[in-house]
Amino acid sequence: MTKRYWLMKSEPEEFSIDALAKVKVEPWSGVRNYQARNYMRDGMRVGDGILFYHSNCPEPGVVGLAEVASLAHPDPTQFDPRSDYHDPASRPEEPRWLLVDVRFKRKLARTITLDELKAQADELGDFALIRRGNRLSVLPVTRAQWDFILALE
DNA sequence: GCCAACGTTGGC
DNA sequence: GCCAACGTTGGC
Repeated sequence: MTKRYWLMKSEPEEFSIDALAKVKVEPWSGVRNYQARNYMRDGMRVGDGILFYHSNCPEPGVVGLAEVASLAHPDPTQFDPRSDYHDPASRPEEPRWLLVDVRFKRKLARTITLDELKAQADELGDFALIRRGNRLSVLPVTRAQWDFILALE
């Protein structure tokens, strides 16, 4: 089966690439967007490549590599009333939100910044990350984009 | 099913 | 902290 590639955003103040390096595997809780959920549920398979992206920070960009470590399964935080991600409308017998486990691979030698990626828009082709107004936190990356971005490292 | 109001994301 | 973009909610 062909390996697929993804980009996943995280705010470094919430959960950084260094935090992932420390714990090794992290359940990617808190995704509350249907399109992002559908990518995890319908698209992701164990072993797929992940570009780890820092958002909402001084230098937004790709900072590391990870891989999909599990198929999608229910996100327990949706049922936890004390969690920021609690969703009272979701029922355990029919969970609305899913997550995958994400395994650390390596940190990049440097940050491939959003600015750089925007500057290379022609070479990257259609890429959800640099589309105007993009807010998706989980998005697909083509093999060509993956190779191109890593060649910038 | 439309759409105004509202909430969130995320770059700057 | 501002605000553009966009998703969701809920009244009608």
